[in-house]
Amino acid sequence: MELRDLRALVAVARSGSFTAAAAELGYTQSAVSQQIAALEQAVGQQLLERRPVRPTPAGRRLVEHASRILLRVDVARSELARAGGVEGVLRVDACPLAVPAALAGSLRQLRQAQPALRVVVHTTDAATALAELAAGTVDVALVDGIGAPGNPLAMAEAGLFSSTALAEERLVLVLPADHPLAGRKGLDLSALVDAPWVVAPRLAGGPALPTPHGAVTYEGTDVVTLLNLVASGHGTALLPESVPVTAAGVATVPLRHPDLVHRTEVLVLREPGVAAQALVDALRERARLG
Amino acid sequence: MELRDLRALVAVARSGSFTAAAAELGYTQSAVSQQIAALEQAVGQQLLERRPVRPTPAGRRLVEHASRILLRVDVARSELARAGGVEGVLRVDACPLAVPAALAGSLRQLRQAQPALRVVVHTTDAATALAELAAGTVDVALVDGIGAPGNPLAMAEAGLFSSTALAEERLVLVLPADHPLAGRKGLDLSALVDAPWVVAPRLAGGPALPTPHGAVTYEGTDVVTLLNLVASGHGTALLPESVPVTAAGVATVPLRHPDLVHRTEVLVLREPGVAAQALVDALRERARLG
DNA sequence: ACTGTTTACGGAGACCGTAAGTATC
DNA sequence: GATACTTACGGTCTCCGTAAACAGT
Repeated sequence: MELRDLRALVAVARSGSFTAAAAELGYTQSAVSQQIAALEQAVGQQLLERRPVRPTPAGRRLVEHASRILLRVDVARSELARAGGVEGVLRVDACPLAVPAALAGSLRQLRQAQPALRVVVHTTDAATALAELAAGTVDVALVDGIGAPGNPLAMAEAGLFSSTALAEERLVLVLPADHPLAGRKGLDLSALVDAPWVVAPRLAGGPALPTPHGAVTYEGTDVVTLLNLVASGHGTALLPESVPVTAAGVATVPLRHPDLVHRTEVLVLREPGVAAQALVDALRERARLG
Repeated sequence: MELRDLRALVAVARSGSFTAAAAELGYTQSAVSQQIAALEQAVGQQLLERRPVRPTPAGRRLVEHASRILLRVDVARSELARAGGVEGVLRVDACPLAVPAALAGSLRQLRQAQPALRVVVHTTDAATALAELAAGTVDVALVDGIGAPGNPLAMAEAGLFSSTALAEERLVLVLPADHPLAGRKGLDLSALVDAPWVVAPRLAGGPALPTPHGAVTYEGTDVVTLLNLVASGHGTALLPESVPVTAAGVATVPLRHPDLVHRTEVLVLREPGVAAQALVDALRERARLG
């Protein structure tokens, strides 16, 4: 069981194809097939079903571990690689709902202090942001998710990154305007336990709950599209209260649930570069003020 | 950078010797030397200083990551290996201060339910207990440490193990009887910030604070010895209040610090065996009662 | 029939052990 | 000078690619 085999397993499980995984890793299909075979022999059980290619329960388990292992390997490499590197560009990944107005101001403040610094911002989902931060592709990740107040997001391993909380805000339920509960002043989740949901994993950040049954999944990152799905009756959605919800056909009701908030954090590698640290400091400063 | 190399690095860093690491890993010194050389070339910088053998800052960093990576590899292997295994023996690791009276009762209860079950209990330190739990050498680990109330111990990665809190209790400072502060009703840590400490890493569980300057380190697990060290003026110590402190020459003062408690947890692999789960259930039940 | 995974086989190269070399205590 | 790490070198075995066989769709 070596890292190379785990990489192959994860790639195959993600892509659902030996061929695609091989292309991604720079091997031939044959090599990947042999790596998987070796891994299955090493652990003494089948990890993938073929045709269609899909992980077995044991395979899922190992994929879960392997993903975290490989993430940490990337982090280790990035930390060692960036030692002594000079930085003329600051790359930032931000989740769509993790871009508070503070970001713009903090960036302006940062560029005034360091005019020569180039800044590149991308929006992605949290998983991608973590992977890119670990790989060293970006220097700062702004991620969000739903969790308990005061507790860090259970993103990846504790201690992999240095994380700073920027904001915690209440959640609102987004309902079709003609929904019977649309007029309420507040709702508990239990009132909607059997209702259909519109799940937007790339918008919601951390998956707070396992996907409810009968859910519509929206893979995009556009809030308006999500609202349209809600308005047309596909289900209800959950958003932080600061998102301006002004689409026709939807209503919002504050979520009454003491243990669930929307939380935004900024993540950097431990011992980040000076520019990355400066941005974190600026963001933290603004978070304290606002 | 493969797991084999990381194993070599960790073994050399721990033992401080290529020769000892090689013996431990089943290689020749030469092989380990080559593995380290390959690793240093891969990361592009020196990881160990030689004569004496000691990790460089970059090496320390990588050792930290590698330890967690290897721990998770062990966990993954154990989880996959135990699938379908039958268990006639339940092996338990317990830290010295994490053996509440409840353990004895829970074990009795367990053996009444499963008379054929053999139970083996060892006491170790937390790091060893985690490593053995990960390696599958033991089925249950009872660990303790100092942390914030209500929060899980920051032992290893979050989610590596399934953990259940058993107890949280206040801490007491143990002082020499003639210490000027020995008569107080309660003390804050700030009163002792510059005082000498007797640090007992194998008794204290998680290292709450970095080792203070001028500290005496006691590597054993015997409370009486620790108390004797305190009584003879080597410094102060911190213990959970349930430990009976009845040695001559020492005094105890409750610690007034809202964010520090002594916490005991029971850890098992996710999806533990039936016997391990039964013990966890029994312990949790008793914890709820008492 | 075609797409995609497995198996067969051969060559290049990684990896470890033996042994000689070298530096430090 | 002894201990301990490094380097040199050779053999073995792993590992990957090419190519053929095989299995679903």
